Amino acid sequence: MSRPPATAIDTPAFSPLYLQIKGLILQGLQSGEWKPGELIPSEMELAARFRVSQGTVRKAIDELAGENLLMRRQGKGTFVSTHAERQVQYRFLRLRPDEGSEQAEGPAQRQIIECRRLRASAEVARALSLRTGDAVMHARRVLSFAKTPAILEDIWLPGQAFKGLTAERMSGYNGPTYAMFEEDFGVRMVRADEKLRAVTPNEEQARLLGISGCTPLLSVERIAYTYNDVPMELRRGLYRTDTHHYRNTLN
Amino acid sequence: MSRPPATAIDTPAFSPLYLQIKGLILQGLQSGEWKPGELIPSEMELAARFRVSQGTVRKAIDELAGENLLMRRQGKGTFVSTHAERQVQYRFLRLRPDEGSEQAEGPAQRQIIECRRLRASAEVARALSLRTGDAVMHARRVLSFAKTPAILEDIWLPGQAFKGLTAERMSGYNGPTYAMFEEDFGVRMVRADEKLRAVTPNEEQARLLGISGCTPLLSVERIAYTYNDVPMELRRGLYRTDTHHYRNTLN
DNA sequence: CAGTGGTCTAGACCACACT
DNA sequence: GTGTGGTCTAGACCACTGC
Repeated sequence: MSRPPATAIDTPAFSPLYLQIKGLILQGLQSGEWKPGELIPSEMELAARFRVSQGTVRKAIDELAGENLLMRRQGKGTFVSTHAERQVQYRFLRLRPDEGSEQAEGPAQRQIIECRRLRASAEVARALSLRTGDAVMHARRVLSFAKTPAILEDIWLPGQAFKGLTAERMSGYNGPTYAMFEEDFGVRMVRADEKLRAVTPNEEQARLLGISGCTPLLSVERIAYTYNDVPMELRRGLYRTDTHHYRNTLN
Repeated sequence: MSRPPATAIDTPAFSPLYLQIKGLILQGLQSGEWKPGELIPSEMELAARFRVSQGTVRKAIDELAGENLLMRRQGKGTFVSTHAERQVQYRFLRLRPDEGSEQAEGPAQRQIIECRRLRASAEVARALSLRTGDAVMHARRVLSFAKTPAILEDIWLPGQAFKGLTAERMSGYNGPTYAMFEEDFGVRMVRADEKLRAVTPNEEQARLLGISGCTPLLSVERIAYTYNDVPMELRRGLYRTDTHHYRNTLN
């Protein structure tokens, strides 16, 4: 493992060894060499493969674990993270029932309103780094907590990667939708950006959520990314916040 | 630095050396031995003081830096974090102007509506771990971006720690309010939890923000904590989200 | 130049899981 | 017991800052 040559002009471009190793491990994750839930080689093995010390591999894995791409388990090994794990299920869902109300974790019910292939609008195309008119999958659904509708969601996905997505699969899969994306399409969502706004629902939206039109809703626009900051999902959610709230922690 | 004795019953209670060191450094921060913005001793010095290797101190500092309690600067040293730093100013403010509109960072204007000492309601007391009726400071203010009112905020602070807070100081201080809290009261906010909801403003709220009563607003209830998870501020904000949005990143 | 944090190594030992 | 990740050490050298 050699350092990159220092260029004469300007660029510092100094990349420590452990970051190069981190990149190599990332490649293995992107390429599918190690799939979500699988065990990756031990630190010693990776150190031997890359011809560096265990400590250097360790630092690379530390960073990847910090970004939730890998999961370390003492005595067992290091695993590729997955949305299917019990412990981190619904990691991206910040809506929580208000205190006092006893409610189960995670959406108890998913009702798929529609799921079809269509052409990307300019807006959707921009969010997904596609061109206007490219094929995209679109789904609309209602998520309920304890039988009460709480979220109305529109989801857009790149048509190429998500060819074959059906309403049946979306409603039938038992577990987080992002876990289904891993299983069926080999797409792992790694990070997401959200923009929140308070909005007034239109008639159709109010009807689907079973509320009056004057209840304000929390609009959550999310772009989810796979490895390498490639956007793979646009999601527009309307959250009921009269019985629930959106929880956030600032560090 | 000795490990805690293993108790016969149950408790694993194994605490690695670097966590003990981290606790000792934290004590120095809480006690005010090193104040916000100041330089703490070098890794080698701390290693000598605590009779451990540099690597152990390094790991302790790594964690504290990861929690934004310390800031490392290569070649210079390790500093106690502060809300006064240019780079991390308004770290807890997630409201951003929508794209397209050119607006400056941070509130351009602060208008203090009121600032007085009063007795804690049951609700406020619970949030701040006080007893109902204890003295608290309360302030109400409007924050404007580019001369447009965007945030109406109510702030409650423990009366004991914030004795002497005045409207003049709140409006006159040039910089983040949390930086002023550090300077004047020695209270550093380290972490915060927020609960978000979409709400309809009442008449007074709409008037103060200069909007019509049917514009839904984003309600942000924040509890901010100092070292050791001690709650030191309750803040209720109403954010305009027709020209701005609340930005969040999910990992 | 000296002093700081940042990287890298090699080796020892500990805690944990499985067999 | 064996193999995994987790901790701790000691020493070397690199990159950055400021004198």
